[in-house]
Amino acid sequence: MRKSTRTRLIEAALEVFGERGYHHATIQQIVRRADTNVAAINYHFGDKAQFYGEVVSHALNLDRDAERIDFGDESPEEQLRTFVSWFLHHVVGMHKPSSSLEKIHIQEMVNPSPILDTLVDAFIRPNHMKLRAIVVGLLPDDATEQEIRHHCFSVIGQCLHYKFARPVMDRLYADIEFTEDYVDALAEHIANVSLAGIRAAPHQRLVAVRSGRVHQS
Amino acid sequence: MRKSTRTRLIEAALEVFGERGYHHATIQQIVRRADTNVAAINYHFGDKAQFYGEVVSHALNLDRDAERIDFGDESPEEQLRTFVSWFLHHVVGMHKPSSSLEKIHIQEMVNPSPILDTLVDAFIRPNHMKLRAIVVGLLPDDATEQEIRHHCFSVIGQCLHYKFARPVMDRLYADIEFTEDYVDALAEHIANVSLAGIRAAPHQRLVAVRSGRVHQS
DNA sequence: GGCCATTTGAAATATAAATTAGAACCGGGT
DNA sequence: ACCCGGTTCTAATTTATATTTCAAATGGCC
Repeated sequence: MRKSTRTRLIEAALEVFGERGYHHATIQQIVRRADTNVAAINYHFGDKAQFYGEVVSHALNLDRDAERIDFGDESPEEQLRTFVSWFLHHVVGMHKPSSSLEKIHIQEMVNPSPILDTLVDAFIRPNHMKLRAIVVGLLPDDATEQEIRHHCFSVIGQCLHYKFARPVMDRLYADIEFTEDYVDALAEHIANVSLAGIRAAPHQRLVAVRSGRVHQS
Repeated sequence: MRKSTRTRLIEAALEVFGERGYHHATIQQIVRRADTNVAAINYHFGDKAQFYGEVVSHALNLDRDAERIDFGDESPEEQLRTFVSWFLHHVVGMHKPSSSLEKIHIQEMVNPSPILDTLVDAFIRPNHMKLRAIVVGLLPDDATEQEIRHHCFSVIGQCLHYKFARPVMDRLYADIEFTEDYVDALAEHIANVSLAGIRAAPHQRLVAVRSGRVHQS
């Protein structure tokens, strides 16, 4: 049996909002994908803004239920590799049921709507904290708050670049293709760089103080 | 004496297009900032699209004339530090006369317009190649094409993150302030991580082949 | 069959911006 | 002083896109 219109709308909207963001997504696109008509949204949800709210909280629930990323008893290093791979696949993955929340997260970064506050609290911060815990586990105990943050941002920044810079990358290098395997290789690269950076940090601090210049230890 | 309307328009547009991108920038905003009226644009430039073209090529000329980033006889390592600092300041710097091209470059990444091809050829690719040359100088001779690219993207990705993720960062940590000094510190961090990543790469390759796992050398 | 929730298509409304027309302005030249 | 070209201005027009509403139609259920 066919899913209810309401459900189809939410599912379609999840995709469309993820692809185009709140402002650029049009009701037309959503209802076409849900195979119904424009009036349906106003009937079921009032208006576009309320609808978006419902869609996001639906996605948040989905996420709560979904298999949470779980590290078992991996070493911090393995945890970082797992995290990067997970994040990168969600971010650049072209497979449809990739985390809708990741997509919306990215859209909200570029083009924040009032929902961003909710999203940060319910989704982004928890994930950030997960990464942060891993990074803390890898850094020496005397690492500063700033170092911790910056390493987190380095990890995320490297990943997101493959989302944001795609139009430019395609023009710089015509031969890039984001297959599953290639994304795995990317994830490995990013984890390697990040781990090297994290390990190097304290050494550099010591050497820098002595010589005023940074050397590889 | 007051600059010509034409000139004021181009200069105002440089800012506005840099802040909001081609699509979101409105003629209103531009002419208000140039202290003239909407009809001026059509009188001087025909329509918005042609106008944007003129603005971008004006910016490209500006850039050609501007003090090009120059490395003198720095070591590759110093060159990377210089490059990162230069790029990051342009990207997150709030000082007005920061490279308008950087701003437009970023806008075009998020929201490509037909001008992106021109921009890549005349601006982005040259800069990318400059970074690439530095990275090649740092990597061992047998580095693969992919490694080179990925290290470049890691550098740029880390920098751009501080542009794109600002709305989220501000919510995660209320106390971040992008002063000149802080940006310097960020640049140092990014350069450190990148250099560590670049240096670690070949070692990891060797070790990985032997043991199937990556260790710090 | 009649009722209610739902669905529909078409029209109305909003909004927002780009574009244009024509009047006004201004400074230089006669 | 006046005319004239190029320029600037105001106000209207056009274009375009999207959201919202309305009244009619549908279809399952009692």
